[in-house]
Formats: sequence, C-alpha cells, structure tokens
Amino acid sequence: MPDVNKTVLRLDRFLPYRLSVLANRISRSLADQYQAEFGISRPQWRVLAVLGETDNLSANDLVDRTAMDKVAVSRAVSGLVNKQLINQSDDKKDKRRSRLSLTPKGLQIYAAIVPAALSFQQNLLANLSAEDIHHLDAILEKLGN
Amino acid sequence: MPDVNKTVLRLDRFLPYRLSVLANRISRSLADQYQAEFGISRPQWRVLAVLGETDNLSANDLVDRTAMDKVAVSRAVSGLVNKQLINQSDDKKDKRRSRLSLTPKGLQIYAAIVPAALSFQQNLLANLSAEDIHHLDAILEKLGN
DNA sequence: TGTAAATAGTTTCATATGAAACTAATGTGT
DNA sequence: ACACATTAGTTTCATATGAAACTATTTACA
Repeated sequence: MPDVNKTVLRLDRFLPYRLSVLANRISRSLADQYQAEFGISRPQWRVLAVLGETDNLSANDLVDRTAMDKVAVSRAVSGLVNKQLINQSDDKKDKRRSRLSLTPKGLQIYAAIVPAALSFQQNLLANLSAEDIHHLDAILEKLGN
Repeated sequence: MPDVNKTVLRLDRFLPYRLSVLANRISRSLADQYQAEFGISRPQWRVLAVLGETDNLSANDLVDRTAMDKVAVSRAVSGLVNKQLINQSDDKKDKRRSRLSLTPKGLQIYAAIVPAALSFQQNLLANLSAEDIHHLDAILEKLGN
C-alpha cells in the first residue's frame, strides 16, 4: 500500500474502502446465486452453513459462529423454520434455549449449496497463485486480530 | 487457503464470509469514529473523500468513484448540502447535472477527517509487514478483476 | 426540426437492519 | 427459599437501503 503516508487520501487506495467494496461485491454476487436458486437470504445461508457443519446448536451458538447479532440470527432461524429447513427442539436443561438442526429438506438444500459455494470460491481464487492464496490467508488472519 | 478443495465447507474458512466479516468490522469501526465526531454517515464520508480529491464533480461522477448506486449518492449529497458541507452549482452545459464542491466548512471537516482516517489505516497496517502490505495490495487488485 | 431513445437525478415504496425494550427462564448471593 | 442480577431469544420501532417508477433534460437520427 504505497501512498499510505501522504496526507492526501485517495479513496480508491484506502484499505477500508477497498475491502468494503470488494467484500460487498463478492458477497452480493454469491447471494444472488443462492437467493435465485433456493430463495435463501444471506443470514439464512450463514445459519445453514454452520448447522451443516455442527448440528444441534442454540441460537446463541449461531451468534458466535456467524458474526451476526442475535436479532439477525433470530430472524434467520424463524425464516428457516418456516421454510422447514431447520427444526427447533427444546433444550431439556434450559427452557430458554432451543437446539437447532437441519431437517432432511434443509440438509438437501445445504448439500446443494455447498458445492456451488465452493466452486464460487474456487473461481475467485483462480486469479491467485498458490503463494497469493497463502499470503491472503495469513493477512486476513492478522487483520482479524 | 487450505481446506478449499474439501467437500465440506467451514464457514470460518470461506473467503466470501471472511472478507465480509472483516470488511464490515473495519468499516463500522471507522464509521463509528467519524459519525461520533462529525455526524457524517458512511455514504457521506465517501462523497466528501472524493470531492476532497477532485472538486466540481457531478453526482454521476460520484457514482463511479464511490461504488455506490445513484440513490445512495443522491441522498448523501442532499444530506451534505443540508449540512452545508458541499454546494451544488448548475452545470451550464447540461441542466440535468449540478457540479458539486466542498464548502469552506466542508473542506474544514474533510481536513479533519483525513488524518484520522489515515491513522486508522496505519493502525490496521501496523499488524502487517512491508511485504504483507505489498501482497495485500496486489491480491486485492487481482480479486477486484 | 420533431420525435423517440437515452441520461441525470429524485422520489416512492417495500424490505432489511439494529438498538433498545421486552418476556421468560436461569443463576447468584444471602 | 427469596429477591436481584444475568442470560436466551423475540418484538418493536426508527432508520437504512435499493429497485423501480418518475421528472426533466439532452442526444440521436429520420
């Protein structure tokens, strides 16, 4: 990032801006795909993705694992329950919680989205060398503190 | 990005997700600052930043340079006009357009935000080596197609 | 020229989002 | 056991956002 120390700021060289534009472009393009094919919103996709990895989580676990606030999780969950892609069962030990898991239908959609998502990612990474990919991984890790 | 070829998808390793979470965290943190200090919204900041670089642009020029849609630009501009940070003068050649530029007050706020923004960016980059920064620049460029 | 298509920018309207308030249940200290 | 504080999750409400429709003007070209 040359130019960084100048007193002038070029927006198109400014890291927060560049990251934001790139991330939004990518996320939106991916979301358009699963939205069109499966009628799934972005928050709903995140919930599906996490429950596909690890079943039987509470809404709060999803908050931790999806980087969304509890309102967003609550809404995503209720949307997915409505679509019958996940189900809520009572937590015996804590009546405030419910345990969430994919229904067979949810699992089916999950199984259909994952390859599309991975191939989308492959497409992105196709522009990068193996070293680039490694660097990117490390840099994202560092920036994530 | 190891794990990329597996059929399973770990959300926290998925590039669109990682980028989105990181970019949003960063943008939000920065926005909290100029929001608190200057009462400026994110779209408004982008408009100020561009007009600070290059004066006398049309709203459409701003669309190109801020990666925002014309509705967002229109609203940001009218907000900034209300705050008297920018002014609109008629374009003689085309009555549909207006030429936008910073007012003295706008320039003053711009001059106050820029160092804060640059130091924010410095803070981010402080976690990275010089090579990292160079790599990041190149990778963002490649991902931006 | 006169008329259709294109462009600049605004407004409308429906949806997304998030902070704060709320409900219900659990945990804590006495 | 009994308040008081905390936590899980939902609802409310005010604001942000964006697609589509709209207005005004300019461009293209018959």
